[in-house]
Amino acid sequence: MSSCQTCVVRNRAICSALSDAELDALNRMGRRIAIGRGETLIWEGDESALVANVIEGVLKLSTSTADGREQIVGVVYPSDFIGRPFGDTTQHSVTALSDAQLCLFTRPSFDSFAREYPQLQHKLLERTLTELDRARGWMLLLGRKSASERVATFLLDMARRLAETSCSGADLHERFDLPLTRQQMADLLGLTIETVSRQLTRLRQAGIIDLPDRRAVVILDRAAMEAEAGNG
Amino acid sequence: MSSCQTCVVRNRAICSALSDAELDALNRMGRRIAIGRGETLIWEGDESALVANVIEGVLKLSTSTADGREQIVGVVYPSDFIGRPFGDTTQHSVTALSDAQLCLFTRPSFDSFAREYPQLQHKLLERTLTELDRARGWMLLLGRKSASERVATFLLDMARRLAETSCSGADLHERFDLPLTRQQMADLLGLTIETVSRQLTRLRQAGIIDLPDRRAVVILDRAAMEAEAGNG
DNA sequence: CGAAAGGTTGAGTGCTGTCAACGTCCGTGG
DNA sequence: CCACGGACGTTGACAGCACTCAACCTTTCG
Repeated sequence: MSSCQTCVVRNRAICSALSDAELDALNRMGRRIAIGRGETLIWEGDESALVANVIEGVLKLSTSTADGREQIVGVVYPSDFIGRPFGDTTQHSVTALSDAQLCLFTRPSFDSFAREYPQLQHKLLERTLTELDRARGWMLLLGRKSASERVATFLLDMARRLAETSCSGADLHERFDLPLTRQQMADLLGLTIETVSRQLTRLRQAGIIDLPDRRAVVILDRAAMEAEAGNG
Repeated sequence: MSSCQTCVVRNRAICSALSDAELDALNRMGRRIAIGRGETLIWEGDESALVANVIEGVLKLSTSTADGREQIVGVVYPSDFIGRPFGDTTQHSVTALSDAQLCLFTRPSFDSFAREYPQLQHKLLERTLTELDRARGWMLLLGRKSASERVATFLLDMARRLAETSCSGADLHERFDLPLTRQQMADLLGLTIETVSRQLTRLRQAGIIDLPDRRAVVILDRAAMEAEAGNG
């Protein structure tokens, strides 16, 4: 069994609220699993049975209309928490965008453990409040921004979040690899794949970004990107 | 000083986690205030200084782009909690849509009180998780639904939430008064005022709803509304 | 090599936004 | 009481941005 002591997200995930001894107790309830790119761990509308910490990889949270239109409602990175504690249904699916490692718990056991450790609930509350702020910020993008603003905002957001997750500190990461396909970007931005592609091409032709390959992005002119994003 | 014992939201707000004695302690830190329709209590981007429970009235949470496009990111009702505890800035404005009564706390005092009462934090966590689910559900509407689906979804959602808030129990409330103007509906749905107006007119002409006056809505054909909303 | 998945580009359409005029409601003050 | 003004709402004409449909290109992998 892997030890929480050596876990790479030990000090960033909600586990950071716990002492080593408390963590041992939590560890006994959970297990570490690997899931492959494209695998879905939790399905929209299902009874909430699982929660987890992300150790490695990137996952999407998504919902769909009855006729199959999809919206990605969140993207989670290492140290993020997934699943719906303290509730009986999960409102969105959770699917791996890359191969991923999770620290998995059954919801009932997590719920009862959390009730006994207020510091753990406090960490979870802080995280949930931050996620709520993020979701509401995204509502502004979906409701009010143009396609070009959406794509630019997305690229800046992705650059920032990948920089936070990686260990290279304050590096602004002007180059990074997208963890999403064009279709997934479209599903996140409330656009079609063609519109995303056209906006990326436009930014490239304007000399604002470079696209060395289908996954890589280089931000050449950050000021112009900020302007495209409509901040300022 | 008004007593929490007789507060109309005593058993529905996060206060329900507290005993009468604990509530007295909380009560000593807070104060009850009235704010008028249109008044803004908290401004987007400001330092988070206040939190509150809604006792009476309806308020909106909103954000704007630099050039003034607005998106309403939440609508809160009696017993809901507003403000951003455990964080230094508020990401959205809070404005009264009707005259309202609030139970107000300064954030530092609320934060430190909450840290001492895990049951209170637990209630707040449950509420925040529910709000996050709701916000993510709204992202599907903003990103993927047509104008007619948005308006129909909104009307059904409003009917349901007003029924929950009012005391008439399981009554489906086929008639209700909108707490929002057409402009506010547009800002919530990511549409323009003209599109909202046209969709309402269309629903009325189709015999699905009636609009007795500018604030009232009567749902005449709930099945047709569900179909319009794209849930089926 | 061939097939499938992912991505780009082009042509045309349509939904929703923009601009504008007009209608309705309501409070205020003469 | 009535006239007036302003906020709110509706309707129409038109335009444009993003979607749809389609062809084609690139990369990957068996």
